[in-house]
Amino acid sequence: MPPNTSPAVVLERAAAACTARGLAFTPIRQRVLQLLLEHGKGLKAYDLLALIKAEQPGATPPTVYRALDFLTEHHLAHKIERNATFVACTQENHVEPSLFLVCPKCSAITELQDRSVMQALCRALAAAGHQLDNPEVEIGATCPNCKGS
Amino acid sequence: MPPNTSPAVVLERAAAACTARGLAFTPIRQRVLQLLLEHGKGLKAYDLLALIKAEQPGATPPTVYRALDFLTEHHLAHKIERNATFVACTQENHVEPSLFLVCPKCSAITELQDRSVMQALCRALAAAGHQLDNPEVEIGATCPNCKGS
DNA sequence: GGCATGGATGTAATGTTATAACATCGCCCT
DNA sequence: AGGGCGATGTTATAACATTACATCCATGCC
Ligand SMILES: [Zn+2]
Ligand SMILES: [Zn+2]
Ligand SMILES: [Zn+2]
Ligand SMILES: [Zn+2]
Repeated sequence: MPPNTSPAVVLERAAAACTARGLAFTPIRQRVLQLLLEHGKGLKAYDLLALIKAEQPGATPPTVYRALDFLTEHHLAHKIERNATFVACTQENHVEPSLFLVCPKCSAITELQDRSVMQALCRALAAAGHQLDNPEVEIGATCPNCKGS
Repeated sequence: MPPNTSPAVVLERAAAACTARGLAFTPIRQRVLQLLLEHGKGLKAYDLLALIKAEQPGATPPTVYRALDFLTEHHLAHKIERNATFVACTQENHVEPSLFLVCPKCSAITELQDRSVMQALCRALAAAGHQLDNPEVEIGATCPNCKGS
């Protein structure tokens, strides 16, 4: 895992990925991803909206939800369901299933890929007659910073 | 696992558990759990509210949210975050972490306990410096019924 | 050029999910 | 009787998300 990849680099990669796939990486989408990256911790849609509004007073909920739809659809960002926040994807090229560790104390989010967990998971699912579908799994897990307290 | 334990039995067990723990299993709480059990598939808070309202016209959102808070707090029901539904707990005595398999097609929910998955999970978390906190893990997984389609 | 096409955005309204705040009731205890 | 306290009633509002339709603009085709 690249430790602390800078926002600028991730943005570059995202732009490249969009070009490669024939997707329009428009200013709004870019800006939303950038805000997510700069923030680091995951943002609520309406916080994002407030930030966008500061630069673009006409922005409304659809403005930001559309950008978020685009980003999540193409795995450039992810939605954390349990607290309705959005976070930039930290994987170089997100195709495999990810675990999202969500700290209940500080809401920090860590994206993690772990083969052995996914294997165990798939085995258990198969035993129950199910089949893994959504590659995004949220886990409540206290982060290193909050572990002591 | 008890196959298809009847609502009545689960209600009995819930009542007993509350008595044992000195908790008030009031009519509203009972009724909400019963509705969840009868429905089987998980209900939205406002659907539940509509059902309650039919018998008790004065019911309002807090009426049902309070009952749900109680039930989830004491593990008699669970909230499925990804689609904001609530489901009755199917475990005889829910203390260990559970996996919740949520079918993306039909929204059916299966509660599953699996030691090996949880072990793999805890190991991966520990390696990342985290610590499992929330014992409830949602997984998107196509259910046996929907697997063919 | 004229003009259909389709994706992206603007705009207004609304739908859905959840909580805050405060009043009241009923029960247990003294 | 009076106090404490958990449960409930009641009103309002906060927070999260979508629908629906108008407009714009780049692209490709006649
Ligand atoms: Zn990712
Ligand atoms: Zn933390
Ligand atoms: Zn359970
Ligand atoms: Zn299904």
